[in-house]
Amino acid sequence: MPPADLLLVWYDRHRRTLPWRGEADPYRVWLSEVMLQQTTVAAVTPRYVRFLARFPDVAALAAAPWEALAEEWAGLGYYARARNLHAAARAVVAAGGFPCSAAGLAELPGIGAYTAAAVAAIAFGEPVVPVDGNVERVTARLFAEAAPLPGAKPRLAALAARFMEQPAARARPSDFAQALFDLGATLCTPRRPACALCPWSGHCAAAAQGIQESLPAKAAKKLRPVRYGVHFLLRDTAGHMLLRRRPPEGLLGGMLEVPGTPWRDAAWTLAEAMPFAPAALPWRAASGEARHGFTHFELRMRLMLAEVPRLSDRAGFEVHVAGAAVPTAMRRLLALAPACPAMREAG
DNA sequence: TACGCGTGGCG
DNA sequence: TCGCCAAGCGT
Repeated sequence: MPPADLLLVWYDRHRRTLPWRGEADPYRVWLSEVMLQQTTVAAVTPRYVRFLARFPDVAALAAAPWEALAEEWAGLGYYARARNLHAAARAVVAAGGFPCSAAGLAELPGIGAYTAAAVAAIAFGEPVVPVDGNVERVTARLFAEAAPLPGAKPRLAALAARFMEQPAARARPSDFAQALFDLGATLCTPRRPACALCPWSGHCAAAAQGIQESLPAKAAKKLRPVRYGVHFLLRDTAGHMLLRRRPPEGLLGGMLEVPGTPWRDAAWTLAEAMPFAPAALPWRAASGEARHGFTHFELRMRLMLAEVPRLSDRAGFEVHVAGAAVPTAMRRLLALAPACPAMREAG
């Protein structure tokens, strides 16, 4: 078992400065952990700061309408996180505060085993080891665990949990967790790990065998199918556009989109797509195609354009200004449109 | 267990 | 250009 104190000494010298680092407020720790789920530090940092300025505490978040949260989360991806964040904030306010144990935290929506352990360790000092991708990689290498992910997850979690058997780790659960994150992020990286700088290199079975770059092993991935859609952008001379809100669950759930066809495996002919237009108008095709890669398929969208003098509200649609907060897939689609009519006249 | 669920950066 | 990857969760 690698000594916890070696890692903590390294951490005390090399810890990164991050907006949420050193924070023990459970709201802020929770928010940072949710934002960081499958999302890079670089992407999260500005969004975390902006989010806190808008929703400074759990009461503010709980009181906010969904539309405000959707706007704030637009572009960050995995929108179920935002929906669960909202529901959890309301549960926390109703309960009078955050649960202060990993077990209690794990009952909140959007908080799984990892996030529960991370918040419990960082905000409440509970002696638990949060096991994320970093910790899995570090652990797989330390013990030269050859079994591929995701099957090896339980085994790696059990190995990682044993770090907490050491008094040095139990004395500083928050720092120990974040030290593991930093080790995985800066030295024990997926490619070309910097073993020469690693405080645990002398205790690493993979380094001893020279197999660190091939661990952790991963199961083969499936290929991503292509899907197609045609969308209809209706604008007015004031620069407004007609959007609609997607159903509350599923892909891009609760987020704004440009109206259009469903996304299917075969490309659409214009005649097939036209019944999905929000109005009978002289639609013209924008040039080009927007591509966007989702986790499990690649989307190729074409854009049709039409203008009316003035957009008004109607059932099932919403009028928004140009520049409205939309998911990235929609932002790329909208980029196919030339400048709005009013801008054209002005320019 | 395996899949659905976003996005941006990097080699 | 493209596959891989990032502080996962819910079903």
